[in-house]
Amino acid sequence: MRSDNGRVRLEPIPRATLTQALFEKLVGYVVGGDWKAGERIPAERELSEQLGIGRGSLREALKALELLGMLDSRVGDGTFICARSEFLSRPLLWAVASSDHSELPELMEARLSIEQTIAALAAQRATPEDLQQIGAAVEEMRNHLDDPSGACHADMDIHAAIGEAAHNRILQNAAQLLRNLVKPWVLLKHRIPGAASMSLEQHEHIYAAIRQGDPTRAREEMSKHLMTSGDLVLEIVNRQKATAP
Amino acid sequence: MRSDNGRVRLEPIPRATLTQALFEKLVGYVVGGDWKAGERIPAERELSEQLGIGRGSLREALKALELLGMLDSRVGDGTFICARSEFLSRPLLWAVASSDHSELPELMEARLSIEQTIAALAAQRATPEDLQQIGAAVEEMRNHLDDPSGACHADMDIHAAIGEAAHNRILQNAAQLLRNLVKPWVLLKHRIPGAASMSLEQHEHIYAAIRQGDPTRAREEMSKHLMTSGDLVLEIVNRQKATAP
DNA sequence: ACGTATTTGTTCGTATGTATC
DNA sequence: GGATACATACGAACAAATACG
Repeated sequence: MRSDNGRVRLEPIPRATLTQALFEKLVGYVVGGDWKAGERIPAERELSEQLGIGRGSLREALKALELLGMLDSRVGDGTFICARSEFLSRPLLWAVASSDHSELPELMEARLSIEQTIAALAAQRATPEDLQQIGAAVEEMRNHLDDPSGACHADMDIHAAIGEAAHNRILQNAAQLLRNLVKPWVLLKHRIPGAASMSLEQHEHIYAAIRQGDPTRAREEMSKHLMTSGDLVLEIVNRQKATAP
Repeated sequence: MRSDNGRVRLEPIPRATLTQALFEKLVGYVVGGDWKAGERIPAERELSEQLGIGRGSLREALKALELLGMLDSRVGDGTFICARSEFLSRPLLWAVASSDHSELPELMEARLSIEQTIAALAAQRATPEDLQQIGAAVEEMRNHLDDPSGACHADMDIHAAIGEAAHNRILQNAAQLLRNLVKPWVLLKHRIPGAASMSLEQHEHIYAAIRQGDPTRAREEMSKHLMTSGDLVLEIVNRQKATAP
């Protein structure tokens, strides 16, 4: 493909192994849209016969797809395509999961950085449809102020809607990943009396700034929101650490 | 998927499949440091015997690790651990590679956002050792101004060193991933006469701001650098598109 | 409620090509 | 060149879980 000059010892890419090629082909099916989310793919034996390869080789590629979160295999049922939003949560998770949970501050710091940019971009690029989505999510949260789980879910939906309005897939994917990682702590936060209503108010401020097309204020409001939210979470964690060391 | 009041089909997490557990165990070995980069791991048959499982299951997990870029298997030789920096580049690559190159602006926009934060954090947290690393990378680039490939490599090293100085693994991982993705275009950029020296000058400004512990200026200098750099790249791409449609 | 067919999960045996010494 | 070690690949077989009539 890109036959570089001279020595390329680090990239002996001509990996002409069957599984490798097969894997890329299957990834192409999934991300390309030939196989749509929720669909069932042919059985292993059938697929291996169609492709003219052994079942073992097919399983190796299939298993990799499954571990990446693109597929879901169920015994006696079949193998199904997963939703695209889930693709990217796992890989980074492994890198993070290996180390201590002392990385929570880093996690929140990273999220703050990306969500700030997203908020500013959303204020510049949000379409009427985007705004409606965000507004609907905010309303949804207002209806679940007394339900921690529902409030947390709506909270995530608001941020996801803002992320869509930013119209940058990379940032949205990265943000979605970080949101998934901090979700357990956000849920804890919403269990605190009054936390949900305060959070809702902040979300409304962010929403207002985006609606008015003010990127600077959107960034500031998002920053305020995530910093107070982060402080609350850290407080909870420290309290838990003190209670049960 | 909106309302999961009834049965939760999406999260039957008790995935107690052998390959799944094995995979996580192996990932733990790699990221945990039990298996160090460059090391050779036991042969398939030997490992399967040690672990008390069949070779097929082991191969499925091993192959997934390899496709993720954590391992490298060579016939007749053995299986080896890969360098840590490559771990996270592939997964997102597939998601991006599938679509058109129209996502390049998004890619650069995302990188700009994260590198800005990294530069500011580095100005606040860089240790003397960090500063020395960055300085060494800058010197390295000065010695390769006439060598596009070498200049590109040094360019990446500078940003990597700054990323280390930021002391946030999440952001550094994300940034490293994006750097890998834009690397081909950065190489093209360094082929332009005079581009490397201009780039070097900007890097020196960033380095100076970090050394003086000025996060605001570090952020600004990084922003300037990546925006001029991005404009150059887009110019190249457009020219290529015009030449060979 | 029960039984059967389907499908994935797992293991083993074997053959082949390749790299290293 | 020969011997050894290794990954690659295929096929067959059985177990276990699920779906469906």
